[in-house]
Amino acid sequence: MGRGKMEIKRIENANNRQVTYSKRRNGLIKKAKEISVLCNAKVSLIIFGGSKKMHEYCSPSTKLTDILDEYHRQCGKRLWDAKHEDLNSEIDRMKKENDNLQIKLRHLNGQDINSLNHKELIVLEDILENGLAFVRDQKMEVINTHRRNHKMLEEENKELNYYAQQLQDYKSHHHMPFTFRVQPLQPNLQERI
Amino acid sequence: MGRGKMEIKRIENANNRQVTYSKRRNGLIKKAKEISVLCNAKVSLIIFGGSKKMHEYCSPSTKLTDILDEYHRQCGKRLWDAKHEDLNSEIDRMKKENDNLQIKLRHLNGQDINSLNHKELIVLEDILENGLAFVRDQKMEVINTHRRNHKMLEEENKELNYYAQQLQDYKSHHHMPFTFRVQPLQPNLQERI
DNA sequence: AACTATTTATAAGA
DNA sequence: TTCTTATAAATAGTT
Repeated sequence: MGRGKMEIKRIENANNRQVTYSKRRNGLIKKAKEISVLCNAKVSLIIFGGSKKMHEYCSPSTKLTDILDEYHRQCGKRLWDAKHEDLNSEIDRMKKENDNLQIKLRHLNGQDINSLNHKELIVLEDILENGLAFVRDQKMEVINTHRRNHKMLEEENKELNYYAQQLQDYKSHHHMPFTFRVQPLQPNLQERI
Repeated sequence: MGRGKMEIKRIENANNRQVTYSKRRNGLIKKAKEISVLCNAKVSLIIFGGSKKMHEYCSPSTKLTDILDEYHRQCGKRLWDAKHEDLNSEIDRMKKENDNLQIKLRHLNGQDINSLNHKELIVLEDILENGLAFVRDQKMEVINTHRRNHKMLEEENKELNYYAQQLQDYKSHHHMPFTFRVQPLQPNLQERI
């Protein structure tokens, strides 16, 4: 396009080549912009000329990484390093494990158990009964511990009351240069359960 | 270019857009080829249109990875770091979720419940009782279904035996040109639970 | 998918 | 580089 037909082959004159490169690069980027606007296309264009300086175009509101992700998905060609792959497979692995746990959890909650057979239901029942036994034991444990604490506090309280009484008695027979109060211990036990 | 000046803005008519996309995509790829040949340039061009099908051009004897490596070197934009960052945070998120599920699961199994308080134990107990009720219901359901099947098979069996007997009777009074056996149905019901 | 009137891109020259 | 311009190429609308 221009003055005379051009053959598409390497331009040997370095100067001409550079000029043509510069012009055509601009043209290419312009066209890339146009198609992305006109047709709502996602375009990534990266160009290196002889000067090694890079030029780039990427359609607006698109990230090169997104385009490369999509590229990866469609071609399956390996573009990124092993680390990236590892992270992806790690995520897949965890997702699977997560799903598994979710299913187990739902089963233990009695959900989605229609498809289970008799044997599986018995296993599930055993687990639940076993868990329930442990939980009830622990509940008793907590209650007993609490009872013990309560008892200890009561005894402590009794003792303190005794000292308080003694002090009172002492005060009623002697002159005291100052006064102080003994506050018997009375925590709200209910809160501590 | 064509019949009338075009404004560079999104083509609203989906059909026209697709046609224009197709034409311009070819044009763009052709120009990319030309610049890479004429000017000895390295070009990577990736295009996605509305159909999500990808088209690509990469200058000959060049690999996309090489171009991206060079891109990396020149822009300094850490193309993958952001991606890695995302993947890592995704992994962290899943790990947390996973741990949570594991803990819940262990609690439902009656493990690691020493640190739970009375209220939490009651909630846990409720869940277990509820789950157990569902599982037991389902177990009964399975057993009942099985009983029904069993009964049906028994009746079928009775019927078949009746026919077999009739056949026997018939055979004892008439000449039969050939013999055949009637095998009464007797499945192993235990297996079907 | 082919045609064609126009617009656009650009090679060469200044 | 940039501008100019003759010409090749691309392509929008049509068939």
